[in-house]
Amino acid sequence: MKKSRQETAETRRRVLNVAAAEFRRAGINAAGIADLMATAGLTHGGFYRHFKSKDQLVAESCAIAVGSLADSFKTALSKKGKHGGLEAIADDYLSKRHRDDCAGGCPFASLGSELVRSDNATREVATEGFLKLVDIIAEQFPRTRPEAARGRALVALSAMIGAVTMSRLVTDPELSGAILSETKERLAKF
Amino acid sequence: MKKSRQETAETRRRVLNVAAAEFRRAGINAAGIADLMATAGLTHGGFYRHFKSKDQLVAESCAIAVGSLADSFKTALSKKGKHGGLEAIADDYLSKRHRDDCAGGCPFASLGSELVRSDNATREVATEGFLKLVDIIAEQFPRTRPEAARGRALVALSAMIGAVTMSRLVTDPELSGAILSETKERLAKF
DNA sequence: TGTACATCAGTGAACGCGCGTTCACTGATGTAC
DNA sequence: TGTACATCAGTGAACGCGCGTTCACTGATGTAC
Repeated sequence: MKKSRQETAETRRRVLNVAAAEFRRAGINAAGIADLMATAGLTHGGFYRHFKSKDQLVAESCAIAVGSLADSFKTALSKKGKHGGLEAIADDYLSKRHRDDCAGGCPFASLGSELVRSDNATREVATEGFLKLVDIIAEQFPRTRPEAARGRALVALSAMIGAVTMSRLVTDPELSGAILSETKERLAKF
Repeated sequence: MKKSRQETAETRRRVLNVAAAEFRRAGINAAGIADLMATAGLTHGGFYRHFKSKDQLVAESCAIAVGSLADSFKTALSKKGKHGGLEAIADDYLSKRHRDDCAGGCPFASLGSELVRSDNATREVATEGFLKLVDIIAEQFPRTRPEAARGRALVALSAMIGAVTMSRLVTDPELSGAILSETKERLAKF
């Protein structure tokens, strides 16, 4: 049952996208290879034709997830009206829609403490992705010296990550919303 | 080999403290019952004399961890010189010592994304703990209306949690330090 | 262009392993008289 | 205070289960002539 090169590439892409979503939804540990492959419409045995280990899949799907987050930052920026750029990004990132959509959202918010314990390759991919996002945010402070803008971007991004994580953790919906809205308000004064 | 009530209570406390540290160090999933019990000087079978499940242990040890974090906030406040209260707390929380001490530090920073997926009892314990910390921070804004102070405290705490998480995740030591120091600096302007 | 053969994507059974949990048992502790 | 008995903290083997990974196999695809 060998597949054509094109089909093979499509399969790999499909597995990666499933993994990127399932890891963020259920957590890295809880998302098993067999489950992921089944969701992708395959049996588990074929997994190792595409990836040499689960760790490699984690690293690559982390890159995918950060990439689509960077895209959503850019989309938010393209739609911004009179707001500053950071406000446009924060409106999106700190929304209830993002809070309620682990699978499609920021991997740092949904997997932060699991990524800390991942292998070096994954953490390096994550670091690169984090810096890419920091750069996008830093560009939104055009009247600030570059180093200072980067510093502010570091703070803004990690604050947003912490806010979404905590808004998902707390059981009180009102508190959850307040964490998001207060952070949004504070970032507007940045 | 029944033990006296006092010994029993001490055993329970010992297991709880081991768990509170090991969960934060290795992650909830990776810290197994048998390992925890061995570290506490016992075999795994006796675990269920003290706790009805691993989930219950997670919830109780989360309370322990948050409690000791609240204590460290108070200790920092008692030592503050001319700084504001938030600065004293942030100096401690955003230190490299805290970053490098998962096992003895903030459970939200070390377990955030795992706690999001924990059972309701654990998330409720975590929520209560979060609010306790928020209250301590809110008291450091005496010239601010109570609701506004609470809002600022929500933002400050979740920003610190995000900062420590990200400072542990990134592979570049310089970047890691910058996340901590920039967040500290920004909170000083709160 | 047609044929023979090597390649390899995907299948599904099997592997070893560690997990949370259960259980029969032991023997010191606590209790009832 | 002393004795007989119930309790139960802790032991260690065993349970079922799901995990990541391996492997022999299948058969369509890609390649060499």
